[in-house]
Amino acid sequence: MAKRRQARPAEILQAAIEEFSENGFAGAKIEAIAARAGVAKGTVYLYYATKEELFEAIVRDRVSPVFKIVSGMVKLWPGSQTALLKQIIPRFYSEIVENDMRRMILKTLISESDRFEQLAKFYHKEILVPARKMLKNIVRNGIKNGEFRDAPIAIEPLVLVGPALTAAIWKMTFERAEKLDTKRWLDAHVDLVVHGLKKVN
Amino acid sequence: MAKRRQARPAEILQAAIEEFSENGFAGAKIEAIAARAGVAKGTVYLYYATKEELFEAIVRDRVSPVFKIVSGMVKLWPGSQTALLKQIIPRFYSEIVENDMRRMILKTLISESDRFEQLAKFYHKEILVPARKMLKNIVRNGIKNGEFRDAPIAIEPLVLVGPALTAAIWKMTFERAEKLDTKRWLDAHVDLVVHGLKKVN
DNA sequence: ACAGATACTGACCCGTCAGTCAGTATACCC
DNA sequence: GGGTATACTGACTGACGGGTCAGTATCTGT
Repeated sequence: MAKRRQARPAEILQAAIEEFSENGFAGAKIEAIAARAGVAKGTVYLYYATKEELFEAIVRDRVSPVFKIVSGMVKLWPGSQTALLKQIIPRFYSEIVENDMRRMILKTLISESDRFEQLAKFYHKEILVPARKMLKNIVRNGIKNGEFRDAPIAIEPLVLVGPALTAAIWKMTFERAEKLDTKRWLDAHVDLVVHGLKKVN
Repeated sequence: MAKRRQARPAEILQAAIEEFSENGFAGAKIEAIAARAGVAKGTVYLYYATKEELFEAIVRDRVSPVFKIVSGMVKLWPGSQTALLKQIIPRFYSEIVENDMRRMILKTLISESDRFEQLAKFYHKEILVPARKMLKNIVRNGIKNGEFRDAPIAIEPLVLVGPALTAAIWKMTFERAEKLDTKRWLDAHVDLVVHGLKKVN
Protein backbone atom coordinates (compact mmCIF):
# COMPACT_ATOMS: atom_id res chain seq x y z
CA MET A 1 0.00 0.00 0.00
CA ALA A 2 0.90 3.68 0.11
CA LYS A 3 2.93 5.48 -2.53
CA ARG A 4 0.13 4.77 -4.96
CA ARG A 5 -1.15 8.29 -4.57
CA GLN A 6 -0.89 9.04 -8.28
CA ALA A 7 -2.02 5.67 -9.59
CA ARG A 8 -5.02 5.29 -7.30
CA PRO A 9 -7.47 7.73 -8.85
CA ALA A 10 -7.20 6.12 -12.27
CA GLU A 11 -7.49 2.62 -10.82
CA ILE A 12 -10.59 3.53 -8.87
CA LEU A 13 -12.10 5.32 -11.84
CA GLN A 14 -11.65 2.26 -14.03
CA ALA A 15 -13.20 0.03 -11.38
CA ALA A 16 -16.08 2.46 -11.07
CA ILE A 17 -16.72 2.44 -14.81
CA GLU A 18 -16.99 -1.33 -14.74
CA GLU A 19 -19.22 -1.46 -11.69
CA PHE A 20 -21.46 1.36 -12.91
CA SER A 21 -21.73 -0.13 -16.40
CA GLU A 22 -22.78 -3.50 -15.04
CA ASN A 23 -25.14 -2.31 -12.33
CA GLY A 24 -26.16 1.23 -13.17
CA PHE A 25 -25.65 4.15 -10.84
CA ALA A 26 -28.17 3.15 -8.19
CA GLY A 27 -27.17 -0.50 -8.24
CA ALA A 28 -23.44 0.09 -8.01
CA LYS A 29 -21.94 -0.30 -4.55
CA ILE A 30 -18.94 1.68 -3.42
CA GLU A 31 -17.69 -1.37 -1.62
CA ALA A 32 -17.78 -3.33 -4.87
CA ILE A 33 -15.88 -0.59 -6.66
CA ALA A 34 -13.28 -0.69 -3.90
CA ALA A 35 -13.00 -4.46 -4.20
CA ARG A 36 -12.50 -4.24 -7.98
CA ALA A 37 -9.77 -1.69 -7.45
CA GLY A 38 -8.16 -3.91 -4.83
CA VAL A 39 -8.65 -1.35 -2.11
CA ALA A 40 -10.78 -0.82 0.99
CA LYS A 41 -13.99 1.14 0.93
CA GLY A 42 -12.52 4.04 2.85
CA THR A 43 -9.80 4.53 0.27
CA VAL A 44 -12.32 5.37 -2.41
CA TYR A 45 -13.42 8.28 -0.24
CA LEU A 46 -9.88 9.60 -0.02
CA TYR A 47 -10.05 10.39 -3.72
CA TYR A 48 -13.72 10.96 -4.43
CA ALA A 49 -15.88 12.57 -1.78
CA THR A 50 -19.20 11.06 -2.87
CA LYS A 51 -20.69 8.54 -5.26
CA GLU A 52 -21.91 11.43 -7.40
CA GLU A 53 -18.46 12.92 -7.67
CA LEU A 54 -17.12 9.59 -8.82
CA PHE A 55 -19.71 9.41 -11.53
CA GLU A 56 -19.02 12.95 -12.62
CA ALA A 57 -15.34 12.17 -12.92
CA ILE A 58 -16.21 9.40 -15.37
CA VAL A 59 -18.19 11.73 -17.57
CA ARG A 60 -15.53 14.39 -17.56
CA ASP A 61 -12.71 11.95 -18.24
CA ARG A 62 -14.26 9.68 -20.79
CA VAL A 63 -17.05 11.41 -22.62
CA SER A 64 -15.78 14.83 -23.54
CA PRO A 65 -12.60 13.60 -25.28
CA VAL A 66 -14.50 11.34 -27.66
CA PHE A 67 -16.60 14.12 -28.99
CA LYS A 68 -13.54 16.13 -29.89
CA ILE A 69 -12.32 13.37 -32.18
CA VAL A 70 -15.56 13.18 -34.13
CA SER A 71 -15.76 16.89 -34.30
CA GLY A 72 -12.23 17.12 -35.67
CA MET A 73 -13.09 14.65 -38.41
CA VAL A 74 -15.82 16.94 -39.64
CA LYS A 75 -13.54 19.90 -40.13
CA LEU A 76 -11.27 18.01 -42.50
CA TRP A 77 -13.97 16.34 -44.55
CA PRO A 78 -13.25 16.65 -48.28
CA GLY A 79 -16.37 15.06 -49.82
CA SER A 80 -20.06 15.90 -50.03
CA GLN A 81 -22.15 16.70 -46.96
CA THR A 82 -24.37 13.75 -47.76
CA ALA A 83 -21.39 11.42 -47.62
CA LEU A 84 -20.33 13.09 -44.37
CA LEU A 85 -23.69 12.37 -42.77
CA LYS A 86 -23.41 8.77 -43.93
CA GLN A 87 -20.14 8.67 -42.06
CA ILE A 88 -21.19 10.54 -38.94
CA ILE A 89 -24.51 8.90 -38.14
CA PRO A 90 -23.13 5.36 -37.87
CA ARG A 91 -20.54 6.88 -35.59
CA PHE A 92 -23.29 7.87 -33.20
CA TYR A 93 -24.40 4.27 -33.11
CA SER A 94 -21.04 2.80 -32.31
CA GLU A 95 -20.35 5.47 -29.72
CA ILE A 96 -23.70 5.53 -27.96
CA VAL A 97 -25.85 2.55 -28.86
CA GLU A 98 -23.14 -0.10 -28.91
CA ASN A 99 -20.96 1.13 -26.05
CA ASP A 100 -21.83 -0.14 -22.58
CA MET A 101 -20.22 2.66 -20.69
CA ARG A 102 -21.78 5.45 -22.64
CA ARG A 103 -25.19 3.80 -22.60
CA MET A 104 -24.91 3.60 -18.84
CA ILE A 105 -23.96 7.25 -18.64
CA LEU A 106 -26.95 8.17 -20.72
CA LYS A 107 -29.22 6.07 -18.56
CA THR A 108 -27.88 7.64 -15.41
CA LEU A 109 -28.25 11.13 -16.78
CA ILE A 110 -31.88 10.35 -17.52
CA SER A 111 -32.64 8.50 -14.31
CA GLU A 112 -30.88 10.81 -11.92
CA SER A 113 -31.20 14.15 -13.66
CA ASP A 114 -32.43 15.81 -10.46
CA ARG A 115 -29.47 14.60 -8.46
CA PHE A 116 -27.08 15.60 -11.24
CA GLU A 117 -28.43 18.95 -12.25
CA GLN A 118 -24.88 20.27 -12.42
CA LEU A 119 -23.69 17.40 -14.54
CA ALA A 120 -26.61 17.67 -16.93
CA LYS A 121 -25.60 21.25 -17.53
CA PHE A 122 -22.03 20.19 -18.10
CA TYR A 123 -23.10 17.53 -20.57
CA HIS A 124 -25.36 19.96 -22.32
CA LYS A 125 -22.59 22.50 -22.69
CA GLU A 126 -19.79 20.11 -23.58
CA ILE A 127 -21.64 17.63 -25.76
CA LEU A 128 -25.07 18.73 -26.89
CA VAL A 129 -24.33 22.30 -27.85
CA PRO A 130 -21.19 21.39 -29.83
CA ALA A 131 -22.98 18.45 -31.46
CA ARG A 132 -25.77 20.72 -32.53
CA LYS A 133 -23.35 23.27 -33.88
CA MET A 134 -21.52 20.59 -35.83
CA LEU A 135 -24.72 19.23 -37.34
CA LYS A 136 -25.95 22.71 -38.10
CA ASN A 137 -22.77 23.41 -40.04
CA ILE A 138 -23.16 20.26 -42.07
CA VAL A 139 -26.74 21.11 -42.95
CA ARG A 140 -25.90 24.70 -43.80
CA ASN A 141 -22.99 23.71 -45.98
CA GLY A 142 -25.26 21.27 -47.76
CA ILE A 143 -27.83 23.96 -48.35
CA LYS A 144 -25.22 26.37 -49.59
CA ASN A 145 -23.72 23.95 -52.09
CA GLY A 146 -27.09 22.80 -53.37
CA GLU A 147 -27.12 19.29 -51.91
CA PHE A 148 -29.88 19.95 -49.38
CA ARG A 149 -33.21 21.73 -49.28
CA ASP A 150 -33.55 24.76 -47.06
CA ALA A 151 -35.39 22.81 -44.36
CA PRO A 152 -36.36 23.63 -40.75
CA ILE A 153 -33.85 20.98 -39.71
CA ALA A 154 -31.24 23.69 -40.13
CA ILE A 155 -32.71 25.34 -37.02
CA GLU A 156 -33.19 22.17 -34.96
CA PRO A 157 -30.52 19.83 -36.31
CA LEU A 158 -30.43 17.48 -33.33
CA VAL A 159 -33.64 16.02 -34.69
CA LEU A 160 -31.37 14.32 -37.21
CA VAL A 161 -29.87 12.05 -34.57
CA GLY A 162 -33.06 11.46 -32.61
CA PRO A 163 -33.52 7.91 -33.88
CA ALA A 164 -30.05 6.99 -32.61
CA LEU A 165 -31.04 8.02 -29.10
CA THR A 166 -34.20 6.01 -29.45
CA ALA A 167 -32.17 2.98 -30.47
CA ALA A 168 -30.06 3.35 -27.34
CA ILE A 169 -33.20 3.55 -25.21
CA TRP A 170 -34.62 0.49 -26.86
CA LYS A 171 -31.47 -1.40 -26.14
CA MET A 172 -31.54 -0.41 -22.48
CA THR A 173 -35.19 -1.05 -21.94
CA PHE A 174 -36.74 -3.53 -24.35
CA GLU A 175 -33.80 -5.68 -25.37
CA ARG A 176 -35.19 -8.61 -23.43
CA ALA A 177 -38.58 -8.30 -25.06
CA GLU A 178 -37.16 -7.97 -28.57
CA LYS A 179 -33.58 -7.60 -29.66
CA LEU A 180 -32.86 -4.44 -31.60
CA ASP A 181 -31.55 -5.00 -35.11
CA THR A 182 -29.10 -2.12 -34.96
CA LYS A 183 -27.95 -2.34 -38.55
CA ARG A 184 -31.48 -2.40 -39.94
CA TRP A 185 -32.45 0.50 -37.70
CA LEU A 186 -29.38 2.47 -38.70
CA ASP A 187 -30.02 1.86 -42.41
CA ALA A 188 -33.58 3.13 -42.11
CA HIS A 189 -32.35 6.11 -40.14
CA VAL A 190 -29.63 7.13 -42.60
CA ASP A 191 -31.93 6.63 -45.56
CA LEU A 192 -34.61 8.81 -43.99
CA VAL A 193 -32.19 11.59 -43.17
CA VAL A 194 -30.46 11.60 -46.53
CA HIS A 195 -33.67 11.68 -48.50
CA GLY A 196 -35.27 14.04 -46.04
CA LEU A 197 -32.61 16.64 -46.69
CA LYS A 198 -31.95 16.07 -50.37
CA LYS A 199 -32.79 18.89 -52.72
CA VAL A 200 -35.08 17.83 -55.54
CA ASN A 201 -35.99 20.74 -57.82
CA MET B 1 -63.87 4.44 6.81
CA ALA B 2 -64.89 1.02 5.58
CA LYS B 3 -67.35 0.40 2.80
CA ARG B 4 -65.00 2.15 0.46
CA ARG B 5 -63.83 -1.20 -0.83
CA GLN B 6 -64.78 -0.35 -4.42
CA ALA B 7 -63.76 3.30 -4.41
CA ARG B 8 -60.38 2.83 -2.70
CA PRO B 9 -58.35 1.29 -5.52
CA ALA B 10 -59.15 4.15 -7.89
CA GLU B 11 -58.47 6.77 -5.22
CA ILE B 12 -55.12 5.25 -4.38
CA LEU B 13 -54.22 4.88 -8.04
CA GLN B 14 -54.94 8.53 -8.67
CA ALA B 15 -52.86 9.55 -5.66
CA ALA B 16 -50.06 7.30 -6.87
CA ILE B 17 -50.09 8.87 -10.33
CA GLU B 18 -49.65 12.29 -8.78
CA GLU B 19 -46.93 11.23 -6.39
CA PHE B 20 -45.05 9.24 -9.01
CA SER B 21 -45.34 12.03 -11.58
CA GLU B 22 -43.93 14.57 -9.18
CA ASN B 23 -41.17 12.48 -7.65
CA GLY B 24 -40.46 9.63 -10.01
CA PHE B 25 -40.65 5.99 -9.03
CA ALA B 26 -37.68 5.92 -6.68
CA GLY B 27 -38.54 9.23 -5.05
CA ALA B 28 -42.18 8.46 -4.46
CA LYS B 29 -43.05 7.38 -0.92
CA ILE B 30 -45.89 5.01 -0.20
CA GLU B 31 -46.70 7.01 2.89
CA ALA B 32 -47.09 10.14 0.75
CA ILE B 33 -49.39 8.30 -1.63
CA ALA B 34 -51.46 7.17 1.33
CA ALA B 35 -51.64 10.73 2.64
CA ARG B 36 -52.77 12.05 -0.73
CA ALA B 37 -55.49 9.41 -0.84
CA GLY B 38 -56.54 10.33 2.72
CA VAL B 39 -55.67 6.91 4.04
CA ALA B 40 -53.04 5.23 6.21
CA LYS B 41 -49.99 3.57 4.77
CA GLY B 42 -51.23 0.09 5.59
CA THR B 43 -54.38 0.62 3.56
CA VAL B 44 -52.39 1.00 0.36
CA TYR B 45 -51.05 -2.49 0.94
CA LEU B 46 -54.57 -3.90 1.22
CA TYR B 47 -55.06 -3.12 -2.45
CA TYR B 48 -51.58 -3.24 -3.95
CA ALA B 49 -49.06 -5.71 -2.62
CA THR B 50 -45.92 -3.80 -3.57
CA LYS B 51 -44.76 -0.47 -4.94
CA GLU B 52 -44.01 -2.18 -8.24
CA GLU B 53 -47.53 -3.55 -8.49
CA LEU B 54 -48.92 -0.10 -7.94
CA PHE B 55 -46.81 1.27 -10.75
CA GLU B 56 -47.81 -1.56 -13.03
CA ALA B 57 -51.46 -0.85 -12.35
CA ILE B 58 -50.95 2.70 -13.57
CA VAL B 59 -49.45 1.54 -16.83
CA ARG B 60 -52.14 -1.00 -17.43
CA ASP B 61 -54.96 1.37 -16.55
CA ARG B 62 -53.81 4.56 -18.20
CA VAL B 63 -51.48 3.80 -21.06
CA SER B 64 -53.05 1.04 -23.07
CA PRO B 65 -56.42 2.78 -23.52
CA VAL B 66 -54.86 5.88 -25.08
CA PHE B 67 -53.17 3.94 -27.79
CA LYS B 68 -56.44 2.38 -28.86
CA ILE B 69 -57.91 5.79 -29.56
CA VAL B 70 -55.05 6.87 -31.82
CA SER B 71 -55.05 3.55 -33.53
CA GLY B 72 -58.78 3.78 -34.21
CA MET B 73 -58.30 7.17 -35.82
CA VAL B 74 -55.92 5.68 -38.35
CA LYS B 75 -58.37 3.08 -39.57
CA LEU B 76 -60.96 5.68 -40.51
CA TRP B 77 -58.60 8.14 -42.15
CA PRO B 78 -59.98 9.39 -45.47
CA GLY B 79 -57.10 11.57 -46.74
CA SER B 80 -53.54 11.02 -47.92
CA GLN B 81 -50.98 9.13 -45.89
CA THR B 82 -48.84 12.24 -45.79
CA ALA B 83 -51.65 14.18 -44.20
CA LEU B 84 -52.18 11.31 -41.79
CA LEU B 85 -48.57 11.44 -40.65
CA LYS B 86 -48.90 15.17 -40.17
CA GLN B 87 -51.79 14.38 -37.87
CA ILE B 88 -50.26 11.45 -36.03
CA ILE B 89 -46.78 12.74 -35.23
CA PRO B 90 -47.96 15.83 -33.31
CA ARG B 91 -50.16 13.41 -31.42
CA PHE B 92 -47.07 11.62 -30.16
CA TYR B 93 -45.81 14.92 -28.81
CA SER B 94 -48.93 15.79 -26.90
CA GLU B 95 -49.25 12.27 -25.54
CA ILE B 96 -45.63 11.63 -24.61
CA VAL B 97 -43.59 14.81 -24.58
CA GLU B 98 -46.17 17.12 -23.06
CA ASN B 99 -47.84 14.76 -20.60
CA ASP B 100 -46.31 14.55 -17.13
CA MET B 101 -47.67 11.15 -16.28
CA ARG B 102 -46.57 9.45 -19.44
CA ARG B 103 -43.15 11.08 -19.35
CA MET B 104 -42.76 9.74 -15.85
CA ILE B 105 -43.80 6.27 -16.98
CA LEU B 106 -41.25 6.40 -19.75
CA LYS B 107 -38.55 7.53 -17.36
CA THR B 108 -39.38 4.77 -14.94
CA LEU B 109 -39.36 2.13 -17.65
CA ILE B 110 -35.92 3.30 -18.66
CA SER B 111 -34.52 3.74 -15.16
CA GLU B 112 -35.92 0.59 -13.64
CA SER B 113 -36.01 -1.74 -16.61
CA ASP B 114 -34.37 -4.52 -14.61
CA ARG B 115 -36.89 -4.31 -11.82
CA PHE B 116 -39.74 -4.18 -14.33
CA GLU B 117 -38.71 -6.81 -16.84
CA GLN B 118 -42.28 -8.09 -16.87
CA LEU B 119 -43.72 -4.65 -17.40
CA ALA B 120 -41.28 -3.81 -20.18
CA LYS B 121 -42.52 -6.90 -21.99
CA PHE B 122 -46.09 -5.82 -21.42
CA TYR B 123 -45.38 -2.34 -22.74
CA HIS B 124 -43.57 -3.78 -25.72
CA LYS B 125 -46.46 -6.07 -26.58
CA GLU B 126 -49.28 -3.61 -25.91
CA ILE B 127 -47.74 -0.40 -27.19
CA LEU B 128 -44.62 -0.80 -29.25
CA VAL B 129 -45.65 -3.70 -31.44
CA PRO B 130 -49.06 -2.18 -32.27
CA ALA B 131 -47.47 1.23 -32.85
CA ARG B 132 -45.00 -0.28 -35.25
CA LYS B 133 -47.73 -2.15 -37.05
CA MET B 134 -49.77 1.01 -37.37
CA LEU B 135 -46.85 3.00 -38.76
CA LYS B 136 -45.91 0.17 -41.08
CA ASN B 137 -49.39 0.21 -42.54
CA ILE B 138 -49.25 3.92 -43.13
CA VAL B 139 -45.92 3.64 -44.91
CA ARG B 140 -47.04 0.67 -46.99
CA ASN B 141 -50.24 2.36 -48.00
CA GLY B 142 -48.25 5.39 -49.03
CA ILE B 143 -45.91 3.27 -51.10
CA LYS B 144 -48.81 1.47 -52.74
CA ASN B 145 -50.62 4.64 -53.71
CA GLY B 146 -47.49 6.34 -55.00
CA GLU B 147 -47.07 8.97 -52.28
CA PHE B 148 -43.93 7.41 -50.76
CA ARG B 149 -40.70 5.88 -51.99
CA ASP B 150 -40.09 2.24 -51.28
CA ALA B 151 -37.73 2.98 -48.39
CA PRO B 152 -36.15 0.82 -45.65
CA ILE B 153 -38.35 2.71 -43.22
CA ALA B 154 -41.09 0.31 -44.24
CA ILE B 155 -39.16 -2.39 -42.38
CA GLU B 156 -38.20 -0.32 -39.34
CA PRO B 157 -40.98 2.27 -39.12
CA LEU B 158 -40.45 3.19 -35.46
CA VAL B 159 -37.48 5.20 -36.66
CA LEU B 160 -40.09 7.69 -37.81
CA VAL B 161 -41.01 8.63 -34.26
CA GLY B 162 -37.50 8.48 -32.83
CA PRO B 163 -37.12 12.25 -32.61
CA ALA B 164 -40.28 12.44 -30.48
CA LEU B 165 -38.73 10.13 -27.93
CA THR B 166 -35.60 12.21 -27.98
CA ALA B 167 -37.66 15.32 -27.31
CA ALA B 168 -39.19 13.62 -24.28
CA ILE B 169 -35.74 12.68 -22.99
CA TRP B 170 -34.52 16.20 -23.48
CA LYS B 171 -37.42 17.51 -21.51
CA MET B 172 -36.74 15.11 -18.66
CA THR B 173 -33.02 15.64 -18.55
CA PHE B 174 -31.85 18.93 -19.97
CA GLU B 175 -34.82 21.18 -19.50
CA ARG B 176 -33.01 23.13 -16.82
CA ALA B 177 -29.96 23.64 -19.00
CA GLU B 178 -32.00 24.70 -22.02
CA LYS B 179 -35.73 24.68 -22.52
CA LEU B 180 -36.89 22.56 -25.41
CA ASP B 181 -38.80 24.44 -28.07
CA THR B 182 -41.28 21.68 -28.69
CA LYS B 183 -43.04 23.27 -31.61
CA ARG B 184 -39.84 24.05 -33.47
CA TRP B 185 -38.57 20.54 -32.82
CA LEU B 186 -41.86 19.04 -33.96
CA ASP B 187 -41.85 21.11 -37.15
CA ALA B 188 -38.36 19.98 -38.05
CA HIS B 189 -39.33 16.40 -37.28
CA VAL B 190 -42.47 16.37 -39.40
CA ASP B 191 -40.72 18.12 -42.26
CA LEU B 192 -37.89 15.59 -42.23
CA VAL B 193 -40.25 12.63 -42.19
CA VAL B 194 -42.55 13.92 -44.89
CA HIS B 195 -39.72 14.77 -47.26
CA GLY B 196 -37.80 11.67 -46.31
CA LEU B 197 -40.64 9.47 -47.48
CA LYS B 198 -41.91 11.47 -50.43
CA LYS B 199 -41.62 9.88 -53.82
CA VAL B 200 -39.84 12.09 -56.31
CA ASN B 201 -39.49 10.36 -59.70
C1' DA C 1 16.55 3.79 14.03
C1' DC C 2 13.30 7.07 15.43
C1' DA C 3 9.61 10.45 14.61
C1' DG C 4 6.37 12.34 12.12
C1' DA C 5 3.78 12.36 7.91
C1' DT C 6 1.15 9.95 4.60
C1' DA C 7 -1.76 6.14 2.86
C1' DC C 8 -4.87 2.82 3.86
C1' DT C 9 -8.29 -0.13 6.46
C1' DG C 10 -12.90 -1.98 7.63
C1' DA C 11 -16.12 -2.14 11.56
C1' DC C 12 -19.48 0.86 12.66
C1' DC C 13 -22.99 4.46 12.40
C1' DC C 14 -27.15 6.29 10.74
C1' DG C 15 -30.94 7.84 7.80
C1' DT C 16 -34.33 5.96 4.81
C1' DC C 17 -38.31 3.57 3.54
C1' DA C 18 -40.82 -0.66 1.83
C1' DG C 19 -43.46 -3.74 3.93
C1' DT C 20 -45.83 -5.95 8.43
C1' DC C 21 -49.19 -6.82 11.88
C1' DA C 22 -51.42 -6.43 16.36
C1' DG C 23 -54.85 -3.56 17.56
C1' DT C 24 -59.02 -0.47 16.70
C1' DA C 25 -63.09 1.25 14.42
C1' DT C 26 -67.00 0.65 11.59
C1' DA C 27 -70.54 -1.95 9.01
C1' DC C 28 -73.74 -5.54 8.74
C1' DC C 29 -76.71 -9.25 10.05
C1' DC C 30 -79.69 -11.84 13.14
C1' DG D 1 -77.66 -4.76 20.93
C1' DG D 2 -74.53 -8.20 20.57
C1' DG D 3 -71.47 -10.71 17.80
C1' DT D 4 -68.78 -11.35 13.75
C1' DA D 5 -66.75 -9.94 9.50
C1' DT D 6 -64.58 -6.35 7.15
C1' DA D 7 -61.88 -2.12 6.62
C1' DC D 8 -58.51 0.52 8.35
C1' DT D 9 -54.55 2.26 11.27
C1' DG D 10 -49.76 3.67 12.23
C1' DA D 11 -45.89 2.28 15.23
C1' DC D 12 -42.54 -0.83 14.26
C1' DT D 13 -39.05 -3.90 11.88
C1' DG D 14 -35.41 -5.14 8.89
C1' DA D 15 -32.49 -4.58 5.00
C1' DC D 16 -29.58 -1.70 2.77
C1' DG D 17 -25.69 1.01 1.65
C1' DG D 18 -23.42 5.65 1.70
C1' DG D 19 -20.31 7.77 4.41
C1' DT D 20 -17.08 8.13 8.83
C1' DC D 21 -13.10 7.70 11.63
C1' DA D 22 -10.13 5.63 15.16
C1' DG D 23 -6.69 2.62 14.42
C1' DT D 24 -2.78 0.37 11.66
C1' DA D 25 0.77 0.07 8.19
C1' DT D 26 4.18 1.99 5.34
C1' DC D 27 7.18 5.55 3.84
C1' DT D 28 10.48 9.41 4.22
C1' DG D 29 13.85 12.45 6.00
C1' DT D 30 17.35 13.08 9.35
